Amino acid sequence: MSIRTRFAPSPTGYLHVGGARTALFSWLFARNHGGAFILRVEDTDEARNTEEARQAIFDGMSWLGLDWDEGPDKGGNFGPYFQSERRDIYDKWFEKLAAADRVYQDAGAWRFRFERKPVTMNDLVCGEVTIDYRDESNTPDMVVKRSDGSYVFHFVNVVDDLEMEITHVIRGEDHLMNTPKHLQLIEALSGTAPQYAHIPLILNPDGSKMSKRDAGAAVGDYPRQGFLPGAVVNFISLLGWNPKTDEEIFTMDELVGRFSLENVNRAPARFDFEKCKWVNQQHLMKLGIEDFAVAAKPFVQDANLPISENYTAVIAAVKEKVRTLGEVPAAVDFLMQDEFSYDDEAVAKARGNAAANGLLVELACGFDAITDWSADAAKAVLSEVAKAAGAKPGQLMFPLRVALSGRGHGPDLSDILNLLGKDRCARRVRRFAGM
RNA sequence: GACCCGUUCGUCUAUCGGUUAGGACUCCAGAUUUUCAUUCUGGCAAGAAGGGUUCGACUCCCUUACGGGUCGCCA
Repeated sequence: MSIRTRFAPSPTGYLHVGGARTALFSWLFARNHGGAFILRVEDTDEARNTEEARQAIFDGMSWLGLDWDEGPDKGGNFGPYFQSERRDIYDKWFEKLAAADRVYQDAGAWRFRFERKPVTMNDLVCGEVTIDYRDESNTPDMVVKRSDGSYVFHFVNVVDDLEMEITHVIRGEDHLMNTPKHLQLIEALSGTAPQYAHIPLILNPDGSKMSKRDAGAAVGDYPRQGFLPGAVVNFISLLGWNPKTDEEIFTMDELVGRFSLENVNRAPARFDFEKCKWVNQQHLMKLGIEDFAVAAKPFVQDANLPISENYTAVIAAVKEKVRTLGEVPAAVDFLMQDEFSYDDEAVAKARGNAAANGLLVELACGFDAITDWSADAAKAVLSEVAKAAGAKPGQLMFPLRVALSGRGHGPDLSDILNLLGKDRCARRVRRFAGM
């Protein structure tokens, strides 16, 4: 029997990291076992569903690389994959419940009559959990069909998992208490229950529940900030799951090969955006220069920086120095245009060396005299100027860096000298000396 | 409130009765780079508390505390 998992979002909001990770674990589990991953849209709440949300969820999954084998835009033998189009199927299954005398009307709605007994589930992550349904106050009969004739989540969710022959339901821990309800429903429907795996929730850094507006919550924000999908997948996979190795950086294929539900934790994890950026940096560093340049281009263009013919060389100078592609424009602006700001702290530090500052004009003149410009030639001049004044070349390095870039951090000084060229270097040193 | 699940460095985690409790992010220091960063090396930092069980407990059991989840004609 081949494995079938599903992700069943309801289109009432954007895709957040918690949902994305649930989808990821389901996807990884299916891929790891050579099974099928199904996408089913649970749009039974007409009042709250929106097309924007549906699109955002699909876009988010596509961006993350979580492709589905069956579902909207894809088809499959168990469609339709929108619950709003499965009305007839639900009516049919509801009849089974009614025929078995397991439902009764209450204020116009239909309630499912629970069997009053202890119900035990064997969760793949949480282990054996028993809920005592003899305690009616804690487990009142639930509504399965509303007074307006529509069906509620519990019913359609169970029916569809049965209909679509889902073998493993991987979902958030917030559904743990729903599982015995679903098990009762499945039993009443004479169905075969899938295996359940409830994964712990993702919390904010302060331990509160992660929700909208929290940093890193919306998957849709990641592409805009310059994260690589593989990096985001890598990072969230490590929240609540561990690969049993000290390695932390993995490609999608490596994650697929290593994933297993046994290694999923039971405790909720907090979201550390700093580490997420670090993981992204690691993935960025694995990119080739060309790929990195292509990936960074939209960000450079959005910042209205001019793309010159030495674009790739400029970008290469900051590769491995940025954590996200979104940081690229601010890192290369001074290499692409003459307008850039000076960092007060860096300037103050550069000015702190009075001797070196006095040599700046001399250095600019030395640059002028170079006929065949190169970083080495420029450094040779810098060395001469410094030595002539009885100073160490190293003392001039930092002021020169600040004069050329306006900041204390940046690419290797040689890269800066090469990329800017003679005229710009001389001009900027003079400008800085006169400031 | 009731019912569930959980609790190892600040954070993500390893350990599945015997370890100097390991790794990573962050932070700090040193080395290297004639410059900042990178890189490298080193360092700071943890078993919620109290009882058991055991020759021996972070690992097993109980209690308490704390955190999270669920108690809808939302999903």
